[in-house]
Amino acid sequence: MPKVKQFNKEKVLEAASEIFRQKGYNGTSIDEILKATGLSRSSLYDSFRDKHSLYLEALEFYKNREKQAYESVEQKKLNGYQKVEWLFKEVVNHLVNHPDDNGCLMVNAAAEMSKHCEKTSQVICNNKESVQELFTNWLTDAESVNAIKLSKPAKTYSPFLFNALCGLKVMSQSGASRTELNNVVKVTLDALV
Amino acid sequence: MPKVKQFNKEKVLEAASEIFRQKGYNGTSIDEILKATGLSRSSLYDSFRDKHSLYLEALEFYKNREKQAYESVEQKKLNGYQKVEWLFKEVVNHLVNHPDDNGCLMVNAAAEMSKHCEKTSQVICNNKESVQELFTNWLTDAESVNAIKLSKPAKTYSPFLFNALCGLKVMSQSGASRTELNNVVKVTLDALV
DNA sequence: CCCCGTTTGGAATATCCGGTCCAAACGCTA
DNA sequence: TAGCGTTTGGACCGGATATTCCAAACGGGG
Repeated sequence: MPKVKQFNKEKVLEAASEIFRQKGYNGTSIDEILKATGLSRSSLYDSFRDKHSLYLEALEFYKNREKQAYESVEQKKLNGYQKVEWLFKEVVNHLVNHPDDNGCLMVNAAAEMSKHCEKTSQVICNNKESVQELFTNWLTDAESVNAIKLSKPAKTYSPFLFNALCGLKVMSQSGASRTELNNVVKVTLDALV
Repeated sequence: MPKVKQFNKEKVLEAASEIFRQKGYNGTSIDEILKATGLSRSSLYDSFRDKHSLYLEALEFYKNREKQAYESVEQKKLNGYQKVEWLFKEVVNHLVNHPDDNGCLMVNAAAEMSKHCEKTSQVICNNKESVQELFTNWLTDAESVNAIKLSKPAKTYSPFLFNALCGLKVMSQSGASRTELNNVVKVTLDALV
């Protein structure tokens, strides 16, 4: 075997976050991780210390990838309100187009791990803050171009939007139809204007 | 030992749903269940078949208890809108007063199990339908007494409200403050008037 | 008051889990 | 091309897991 690592850390974290998302932390065995990532047992423990550390790295990876996806809207020529609209429709589309996917790793981790692991809790909290900040910026922009008129400060609405986003991910795990998810988005967006 | 059962099934399911809520299905061992419920190993397997069947019974128990709590508002002399308001404030109060609690068993089950167990999925879906129906009734009543004026049919709003409710339970697992939760409720309720 | 039927404690079991370890495989450097 | 250092496959380990099983404990019916 070579002197240089034979695996790509990005790919490994991608695969790890995927299997943790599907089966949770406690529901995923080391053997399953090895199969999913293609790693050998030695490499996993050598490069990631242990299962729990890998989980945290996978969480961080997932968080960054999601944030990157959310921020990709910045390249589009849209005002803040349209960005919010785009994000929600994107999420709903993804949820209904991948019905076998086990929801969102961030939400699943909040449910399974946040009260039992301080570090997990920090990643989750950090994610919440960062997405809410994105929302606040978008809403502020939307107000400044008169796309919407908020009756309260923009910062009041970002927890509301993040809350709705979390809700959607649970709803789709609870058998909600495309129609119901669309209704949620419609009423949520209407609450801004 | 006696000829008649020495444990109370209600109490057992109460304790079981509590520990499953705290630690999830995969995170809870039989030994922990025995300690939490006070059951002996034999009694558990004799009366509940196995861990998975006990989980399903605990889910069902939790669902009914929650529904009962929600419906307890019917005894108060409130119009439909005030009932929605009461429920949301009650939920937020519970969340902030029990910060060490691991959220909601229904939400946690949706995240951990819904895609891996058809029966779990059914209980969760059933819960969603039943709570949404409650919301629809309350909104219809609120409209009939002119407490609110909805721009769309009442049934459009019940997924929105259920979505917000699920969101709150995830938010509180994500380190949201009382203020943020209150903001969520405020904006959510404002979306109805 | 005795005995049958049920309950129950706990030993036993087979499987699975996360993690360690070592020797073989291999490539870079000199 | 030789050998050193790293990576890696896979055997191995101790402990935990869910479940089974049996004999002892016990109470109600006769």
